[in-house]
Amino acid sequence: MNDFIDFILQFGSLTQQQIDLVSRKATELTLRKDEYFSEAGEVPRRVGFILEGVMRVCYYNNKGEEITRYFFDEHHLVVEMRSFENNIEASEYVQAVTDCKLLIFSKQAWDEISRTIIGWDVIVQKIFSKALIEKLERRSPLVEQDATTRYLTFMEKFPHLANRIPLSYLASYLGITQSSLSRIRKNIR
Amino acid sequence: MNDFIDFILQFGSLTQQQIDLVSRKATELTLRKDEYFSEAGEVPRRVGFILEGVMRVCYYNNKGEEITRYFFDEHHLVVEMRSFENNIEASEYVQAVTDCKLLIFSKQAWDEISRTIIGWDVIVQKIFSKALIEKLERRSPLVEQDATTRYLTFMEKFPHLANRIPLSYLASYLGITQSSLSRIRKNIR
DNA sequence: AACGCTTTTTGCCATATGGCAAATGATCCC
DNA sequence: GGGATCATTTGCCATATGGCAAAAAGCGTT
Repeated sequence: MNDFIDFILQFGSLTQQQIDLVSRKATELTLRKDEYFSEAGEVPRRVGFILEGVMRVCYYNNKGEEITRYFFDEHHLVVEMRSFENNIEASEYVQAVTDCKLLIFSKQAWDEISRTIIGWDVIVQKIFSKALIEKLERRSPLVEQDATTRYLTFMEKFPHLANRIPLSYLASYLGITQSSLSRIRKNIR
Repeated sequence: MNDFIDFILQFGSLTQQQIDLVSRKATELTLRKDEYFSEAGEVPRRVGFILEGVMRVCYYNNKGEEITRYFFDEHHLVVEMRSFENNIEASEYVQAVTDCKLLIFSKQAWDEISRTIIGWDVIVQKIFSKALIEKLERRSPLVEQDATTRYLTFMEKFPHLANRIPLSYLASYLGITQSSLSRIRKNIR
């Protein structure tokens, strides 16, 4: 829980009373590897904060291939905010890549926090703006570089993620096939 | 000017007095094709709103190739907001693709509006969140599809842009070479 | 119409990546 | 330990895209 509070306090300040409220509204959730946190086609019902583990956000493209859009690890929020806020169906699903421990807020709890704590929405807004910028910065190199560079860039930026992610997921994230990625790794050695 | 006010009012409401203030702070700027609106390595000094024309946001990758990240046309804001707000150097530059007419706000004017109009920051925040989401949605397909599909998707989504953009810019946006794009177009015919 | 300039297309060949299936390696469970 | 299962690597060949330079097309100016 403290991890989450620390995370929030980076973006704005809260009184002790407000911190207590937020704490009371959170529950813990454990997910086993491969379990889903949210499904495509459903309206997201909760916000998650990763305490332990790695998750990924994916979807199926029009060829029926599963594409990994993002990986998230400890101390990141996982939710498709636009769907969550507007009560619309998500186009992506979120899955545990490793066993995970999450802090979660139901939509109801989240809304109550939002109504009770003046300034909460501004904090959340800041968090999501930052997250959006990071997503863009992660994905932009994927268009602009060749596959080997993409792989190296990923390894450089997220070395701690690499050994927790199956090769097939990483390949789909990098926009190449698993066998190509395997060959790229071979060439680098 | 009315175009800009209409644009703003989509994201929040303003009193007539506030509208007048915003109007007074704006000036017009004409750019000829190929002229720069802002340069990489400089701190952005102004916010632009495109009244007429097409602009592009670019940078040079580590191979020295010029990469087009985005195109913007009428009724879009052009500024690297994070650099603008934090007074840091931009990594991208903004160039007129066609002759352009812009509405611009100096940093000074923008700050004054921000101080004077309660709620302005929230409106701006909304505009930029939306813009970020759109940027992501534009760039994601560029990783996940083959070059022909990327081209077709672009043509479908931005048919009005296509005929105002030189092929070389579009190719760099799509992440392929100009000759490849030319061949793709040939195959489609 | 003729010229110079820029943009786009094309040819030729090199390289990168994909598709598929089999082989190998890793892991888990009994 | 042995076998089932899943993850990764590899071989073989097909296809897509790149690199480079020349040709062709488009465009404005005179």
